[in-house]
Amino acid sequence: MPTVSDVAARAGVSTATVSRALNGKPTVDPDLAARVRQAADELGYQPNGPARNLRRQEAAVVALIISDVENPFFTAIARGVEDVAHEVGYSVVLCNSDESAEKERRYVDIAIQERVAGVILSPSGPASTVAKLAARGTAYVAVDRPLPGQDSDVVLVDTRLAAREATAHLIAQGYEQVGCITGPVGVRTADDRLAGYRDALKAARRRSTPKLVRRTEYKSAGAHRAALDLLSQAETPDALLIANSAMAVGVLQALQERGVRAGRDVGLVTFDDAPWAALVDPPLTVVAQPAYELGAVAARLLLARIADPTRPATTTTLAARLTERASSHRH
Amino acid sequence: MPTVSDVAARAGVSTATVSRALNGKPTVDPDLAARVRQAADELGYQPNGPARNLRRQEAAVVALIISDVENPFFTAIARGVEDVAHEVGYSVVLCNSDESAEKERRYVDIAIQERVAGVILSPSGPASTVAKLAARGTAYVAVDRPLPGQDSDVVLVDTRLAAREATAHLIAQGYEQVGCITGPVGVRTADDRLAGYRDALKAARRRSTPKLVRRTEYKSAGAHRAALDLLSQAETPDALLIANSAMAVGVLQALQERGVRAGRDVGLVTFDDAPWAALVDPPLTVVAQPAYELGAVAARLLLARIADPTRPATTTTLAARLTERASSHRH
DNA sequence: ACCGGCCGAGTAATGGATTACCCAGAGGTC
DNA sequence: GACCTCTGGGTAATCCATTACTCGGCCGGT
Repeated sequence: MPTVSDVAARAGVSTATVSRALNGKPTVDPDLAARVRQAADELGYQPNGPARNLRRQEAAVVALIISDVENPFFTAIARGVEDVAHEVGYSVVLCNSDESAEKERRYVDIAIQERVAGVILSPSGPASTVAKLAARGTAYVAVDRPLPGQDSDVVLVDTRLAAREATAHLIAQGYEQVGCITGPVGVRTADDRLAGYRDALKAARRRSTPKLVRRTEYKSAGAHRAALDLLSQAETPDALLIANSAMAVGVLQALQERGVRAGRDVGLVTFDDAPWAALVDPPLTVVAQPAYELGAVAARLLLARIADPTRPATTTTLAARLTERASSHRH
Repeated sequence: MPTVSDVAARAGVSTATVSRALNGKPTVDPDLAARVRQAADELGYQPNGPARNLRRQEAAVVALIISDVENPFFTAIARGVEDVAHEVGYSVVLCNSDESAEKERRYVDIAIQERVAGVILSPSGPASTVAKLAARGTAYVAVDRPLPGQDSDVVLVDTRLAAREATAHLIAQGYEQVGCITGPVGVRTADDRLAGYRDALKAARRRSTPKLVRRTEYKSAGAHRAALDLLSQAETPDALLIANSAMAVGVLQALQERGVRAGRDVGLVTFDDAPWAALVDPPLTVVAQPAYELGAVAARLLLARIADPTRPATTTTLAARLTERASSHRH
């Protein structure tokens, strides 16, 4: 594996000049720079990243820690982050915390150890995990979920309001017993969606009852169980607000198994405009979240903070949009 | 940011002992080791990754370069790779080449520069991209798509056979004009699926005609255009083999727009058992690929190659399974 | 009591790129 | 012609963890 010294020898200059030439420093004679580049090409020289990062005390890499790679919402965020980061020469490495506080902690440690320039994460664990980042002075931005008690940049969706509007829409359509299936206690988006649901009930002077609410992991299987459970009660819901698209899959399966017709017997609104949402029977009314935008904004904030660590922390809240389709229209 | 020296000073030992203690080397007195660990904790010491990697000449990281993060098939592969790699203490960083040879080359360069222990990739670009890896002696494994001319470990799905069986199934169901929408020329899985489709036509003594075949990017939009195009011909297909689930979305949209009833007017089989495939109307017959397994096997091969670089290259081919649902059953 | 061997721990070399610092020489000024 | 300035480029220090090499001291054997 060739090193700067090899390139220097071949080009007949010093290692300092090689480094300066390859990094585009202006204080190098163009002829020499050309000779250096040619020598580097001929040798197939690739700089040693660890050596460079050791010296520079920072890598041109941002880590993106998301809570579920299999959730299209998070992969869309990843696209947004990537596009912005690449524009300015940063690489993005994607880490999947899988909703586990333990894995999240592990990836944060790795990010610190590797001296990445910054971290964007959708927190799965306690705020204390990122306290380490703050302590080290590593720039970070929270996306989708806030970090209570941490004074950091945050990019959120106004999910409580969206949940409220979605629920109000169901009520306006004439559904009487609107239920809600949301994510685990303590996951902020799940709490907020539930709160928005309750807001809407209250505004419509309906009583909210735990009998119509289920909380479970943000996955298909959990929602499937929850839906079966709801359907086996005496008092079954005639409409459901579902907190993400993976859960919608589980709910639709459950309805199918029980012979309950979605949209007719049970109105549905689900978070996330999955590409297939308009294709199921009936087409799903969804709360479309600006996931790509979320990632892009988070990346821009991170870059700004890397450039100026003393910047005051900001909170950006993007709006979600209700897309009405047949699953929430009473026949 | 504390270093080994700081820890050494606090524990009253040498840096060598600190390093040995923290890396669990057996030649350290247990009392000393405990003192070192305590000192490290108290200081919040995190080893400097670049320094460690520089010295070790390798990072305990494997890079996974996939062609599309938004495709569930690839994220399932990622899960498989992660689970296996984490078991043995390796971290996985995910890179999204987005089907671009250019981005793929860039990520391969980064992987080399960062001296990762190995690379797993679903090649989007020419085989020459990975030649660099071979030249440097970095271990790598191709997944989903082979690298022509490269003598490397490969993990594939027998996609040609699967396409043949799927097409044969459509023919057996009585469809007369079976068409095929597949990925771009030169992408091996796309070529193979087309070849399998032709194999089946030939076996059934049918003529295959370009009029029933469309090739486009492996995405929803491309397939949407292709389907509209097929439907506007004089001779329209009465069944379609679709090469992945994103494309299926585009096709289903096109059918909806044209008022063509999926499953009734046009039989459908699509690759990839997306979670929603059973929920659309009619439920989709799919070719289920063992994506998670693909990733897990690739990771195991990579680890084996890291451990023994002289290992002969192997090719593993996994079988796909046809899951029949209503979209391919003639009424 | 003496010696070889072994164990645990310290000293210092090592990895490779960057960059602070320094110097030679070109060009300009009085 | 002496002196100063400026610029391009070289020398060597630096980043920090790991590990080859070395050494003191303890144990057992004779």
